[in-house]
Amino acid sequence: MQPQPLIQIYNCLCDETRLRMVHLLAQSPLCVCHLQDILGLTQVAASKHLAYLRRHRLVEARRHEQWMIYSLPAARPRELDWQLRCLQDCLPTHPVFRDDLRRLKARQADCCWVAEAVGAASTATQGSVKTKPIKKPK
Amino acid sequence: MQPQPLIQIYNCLCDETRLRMVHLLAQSPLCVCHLQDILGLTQVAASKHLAYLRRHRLVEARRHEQWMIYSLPAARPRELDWQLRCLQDCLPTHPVFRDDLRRLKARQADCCWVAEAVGAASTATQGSVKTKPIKKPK
DNA sequence: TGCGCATATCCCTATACCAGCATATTCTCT
DNA sequence: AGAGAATATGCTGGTATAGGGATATGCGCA
Repeated sequence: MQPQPLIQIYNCLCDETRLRMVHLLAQSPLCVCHLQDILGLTQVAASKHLAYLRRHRLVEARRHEQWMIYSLPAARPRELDWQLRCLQDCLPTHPVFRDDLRRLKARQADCCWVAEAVGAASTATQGSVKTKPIKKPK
Repeated sequence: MQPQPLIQIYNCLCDETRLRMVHLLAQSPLCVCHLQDILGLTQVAASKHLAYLRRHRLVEARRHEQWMIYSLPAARPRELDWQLRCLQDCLPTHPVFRDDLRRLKARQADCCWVAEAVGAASTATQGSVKTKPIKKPK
């Protein structure tokens, strides 16, 4: 959009929940139910924040069967790349984000994408999806 | 504060006025009246946004006679340095910010700090103030 | 076709913040 | 002490957004 891409990005990331979402999506594409699970959100909260991020072009979504898979866009503006590098450098030391990564890795066994991404250390580029996410964990 | 320094920074910079302020202060310390003038703000708007930035530790203020001089803090957290580098890289192409810099340079003649900073290309470290800012330009 | 799951949207309330107006505060100078 | 300049703070109305409950939509399966 017009009002300075950077400002849009800042508006997205100035909310802790959304920051955590982007941080996780920088590791791996994820479906809504996983984000909801890892971040401990209600379905509504997860969906709304993702809609917000999507509306501002920070994430993309594609449907896979009954699941919506969210991921960082393949082609990113320079502004966003700066932020991703910043997150990479600044967040790992903070407990909240460390724990998020721990929980993400714990899903490896349950979910093909997470396994792919975490295991293969692929940097969240959107590989084609091969199998299904876990059933929504309660 | 606690809630993740990065989030604080994002909250500060997600407002265009504050982003422009930080962008200018990255070039040179400035008094309120100069910021007000360059950005075309009311006195109240300038003061409030500066108070917000100050409350969140993105800027420091010191009094010099009757003027308050705002500047970036000498010791900056890594999070803030990332953003300053990002601004440096992403903003100059955008008209709004280019014009701000133009107006800043135009004040060179009128104001010792601007002259110092812009002229000597000192990077907004807080040198000791030697003379006065211009009388508030109308 | 009908059901269940995953996700999105609508409606409502509470909160944060911006902008402007009026007023208070802090200096400096006389 | 008094005046005036520079800056800060209180109050108010308006807007954006978070969060929750209920409901709607899209898709796969029996």
